[in-house]
Amino acid sequence: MAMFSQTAEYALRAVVHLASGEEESQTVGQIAAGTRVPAGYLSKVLQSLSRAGLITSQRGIGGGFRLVKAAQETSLLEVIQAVDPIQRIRNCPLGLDAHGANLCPLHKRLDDAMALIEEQCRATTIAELLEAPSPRTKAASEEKLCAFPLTPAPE
Amino acid sequence: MAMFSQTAEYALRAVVHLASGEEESQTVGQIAAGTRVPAGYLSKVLQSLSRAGLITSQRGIGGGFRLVKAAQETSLLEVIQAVDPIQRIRNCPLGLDAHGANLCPLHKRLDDAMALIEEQCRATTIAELLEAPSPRTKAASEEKLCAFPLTPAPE
DNA sequence: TAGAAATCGGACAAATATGTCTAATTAAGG
DNA sequence: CCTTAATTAGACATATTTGTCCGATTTCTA
Repeated sequence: MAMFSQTAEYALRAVVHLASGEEESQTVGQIAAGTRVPAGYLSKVLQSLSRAGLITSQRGIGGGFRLVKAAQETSLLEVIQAVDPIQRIRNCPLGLDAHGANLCPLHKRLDDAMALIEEQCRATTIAELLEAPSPRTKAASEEKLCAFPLTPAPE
Repeated sequence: MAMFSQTAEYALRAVVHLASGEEESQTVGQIAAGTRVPAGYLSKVLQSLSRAGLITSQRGIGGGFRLVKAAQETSLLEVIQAVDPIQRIRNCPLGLDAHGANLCPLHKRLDDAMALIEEQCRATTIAELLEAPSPRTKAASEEKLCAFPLTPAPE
């Protein structure tokens, strides 16, 4: 069970990449190279983000995509909701309307779990993702290791 | 984003149904009717649960499926892992082997979220799901409202 | 105003998840 | 020993997600 869709994963990579880059504006090709997302598909994901108002696009020479808000003001949840919204369980999937808005214990638990995820994602900003890889390493503070400093390609 | 696959949902319904029924052993048809899961597909899901050792099957007249362990001793997680295992993120999906077991901050957060889910599911037993619909209602204690007391069909 | 660089939109293709059906096998009971 | 009721295994069908491609449009620059 993948828990996060490819589409959401790609959208998050793209936004992190945009937030980390020196360049204000980046083309699909640049973002694709920097995040290892298939360019054609990425293009669609970026369009979704654009329609949702998280990024803006500029056609033509010198164009590309850039963030609308600062990385500190954009949450993971916003990105996810823009491309592949988390579906909360609102009423019993079995159709037991016997208990109206009350869920079966099973679906109550499942929905609680989703609420947790939602909350975690709401509480995390893109800016928090621009630091070094892991809290476990101490040598990592030497150099900016993440927000995707990609070597050419793995094959 | 569905967060839990149909397959996992169906497996959980089936196990809850088995745990709640008076009958020890139930056929695919009975479980399908009691959970509103397509019988053909349910059959496969039950086979997965059987291979995983959570339920046993008996062919022929009087046969069917029954739980191996008591409902108090089976967790949501076991059921989910049996049919559609939660995939934790073990190494950076971008292929940044620069930081070995350390994840990018992005994937660290996503994996943390999945760890939360895993923990919730591990801590919840099937037995806990056999009670009345919601903690918010007080009138609900009158009668066993859940573990799926299905009326014929919604259409 | 022409050409180049970019997004936009939609058609199409491939992969995966979900669902259906049927023949084979097993077991109980007359 | 035959019939009936059940799982099992696999082929097939459909739906959804993911990925590719290309022509149309916009925009900058010379």
